[in-house]
Amino acid sequence: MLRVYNTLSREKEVFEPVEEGLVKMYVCGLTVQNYSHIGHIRSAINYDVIRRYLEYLGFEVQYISNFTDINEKIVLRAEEEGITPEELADKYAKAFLEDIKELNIRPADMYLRVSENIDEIIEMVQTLVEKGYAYEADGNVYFSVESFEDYGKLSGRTIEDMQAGARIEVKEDKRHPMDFALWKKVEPGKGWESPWGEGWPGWHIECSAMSMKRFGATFDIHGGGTDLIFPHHENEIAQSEAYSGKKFVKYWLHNGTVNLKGEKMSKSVGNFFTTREVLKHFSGEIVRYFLLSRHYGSPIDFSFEQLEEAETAYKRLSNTRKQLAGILTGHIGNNQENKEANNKFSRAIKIRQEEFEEAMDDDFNTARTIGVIHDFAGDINRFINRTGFELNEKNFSLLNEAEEVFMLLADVMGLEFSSAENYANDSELLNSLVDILLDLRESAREEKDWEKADLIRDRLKEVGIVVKDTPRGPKWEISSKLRDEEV
RNA sequence: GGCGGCAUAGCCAAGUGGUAAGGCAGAGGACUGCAAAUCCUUUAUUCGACGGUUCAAAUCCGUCUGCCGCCUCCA
Repeated sequence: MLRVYNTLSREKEVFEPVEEGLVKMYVCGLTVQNYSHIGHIRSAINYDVIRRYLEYLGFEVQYISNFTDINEKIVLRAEEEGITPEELADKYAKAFLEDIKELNIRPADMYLRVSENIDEIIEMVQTLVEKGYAYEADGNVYFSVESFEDYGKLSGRTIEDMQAGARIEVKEDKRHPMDFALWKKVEPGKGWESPWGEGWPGWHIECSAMSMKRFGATFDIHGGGTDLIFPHHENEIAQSEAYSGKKFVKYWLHNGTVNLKGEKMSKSVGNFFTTREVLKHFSGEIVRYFLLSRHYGSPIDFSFEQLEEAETAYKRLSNTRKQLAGILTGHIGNNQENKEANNKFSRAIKIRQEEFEEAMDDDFNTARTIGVIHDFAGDINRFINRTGFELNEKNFSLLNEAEEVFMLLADVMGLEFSSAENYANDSELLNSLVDILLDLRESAREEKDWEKADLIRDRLKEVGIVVKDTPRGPKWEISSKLRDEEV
């Protein structure tokens, strides 16, 4: 039974979508003004895994996200780069889609753009004005927080609380300092026509208008970073529920921020690493593994040291996968049946899957899940060692089953455990060349010509190819150091 | 100032009433001509401090200390 932590209730609740079997989830995307950074990626990975697990459980999932392509920053940035705001937004939206591909994040079913939903937004603002929840003042339209009784229910604060320490400069034309803009007046020629003159949508209205347009007044999951709880999501609730008179979102999920030396990465502070920068040094799989090794709700401290550690841990799992793949393409022998070991292993396969589900059912606890996968890898490694690489039919079918389950779990995490192979198999030419050299080295070794054998190994190492002698012949791979220098 | 969160081994990190997952680093072993890599084994009488509730607490309550987030654009 899946339970999720709902920010709205501050409790773990049993997950039951509004419509049986169908989950509608909306995740706040980014303002396409620059390349994505690791904080955005954490969010994207998190909801990607949630989506995958919901599907694993048998739900149909409709996953929608957005690109905010209208705001001052985009205009400024476009001027800097000497292109139009549309071109800028396009450029970074495209870049984001490339980034998430590297990280094996499945794209949303739909990315909604503010610029393509202006009519819906205007309609919504208009209705809010008609219903008395919003008012116009000199070409701007504001939502009146005092008109919405539940204002503050998501972030757990009252209007009075917030006012006490408010740091915002109060705009003259607002009736209440906490009122927020639904529609902003802009200079002629820069905005859209509206009943209140030319302008732009306010920041919060887009998500409400676009999500309700696709999903209806109520949907199941709304996700985003904890830094969006207030004011963004609080305001979304206010305007959406005021508009429809219905509950807006059933489960509010929030992922923790990515920190750098203890402080939140953010565009404004400038203390962030772009996804591209990080991917120059580590594969998407490693980054993904690292980000999933903590519970999604907690903040996570980012550093390259931590990524290196993650890479080592990750390799253990990809080795198990590789070993499994290798042995399953081998011959079936007929070594002796060890019933006890077989039964134990058979049970382990089942138990690991159960543990995995238990961890995921507990608010998508991927940190625990990774522990389970490590335990599972240990089970598999031990079992393979016991067989001495000579499989009988029973071993074979058990390992086959193990591989299936292992990859099923890996798939929910979006991990493939195959990046090392990808690097090694990049070029067929490279493969054959290294094979020739290793053949030469093997004959040298047979003749106990260690000097020649070591020379070959050392020279290969110099160019970044690491040779490993295993009981089943020499293996090689491209070292991670070389990968770093290449890029 | 208001609201919220966190504090678990050298490091990272699960665990929210029943006696401390997992990873990294360290130690030992297997394999090897030697390596490297890999695999196996092992590593917290104890959970920021002090009180309290309980047969039983890292887990609940209170006080204190430290760190962080939000209250302004943010994933």
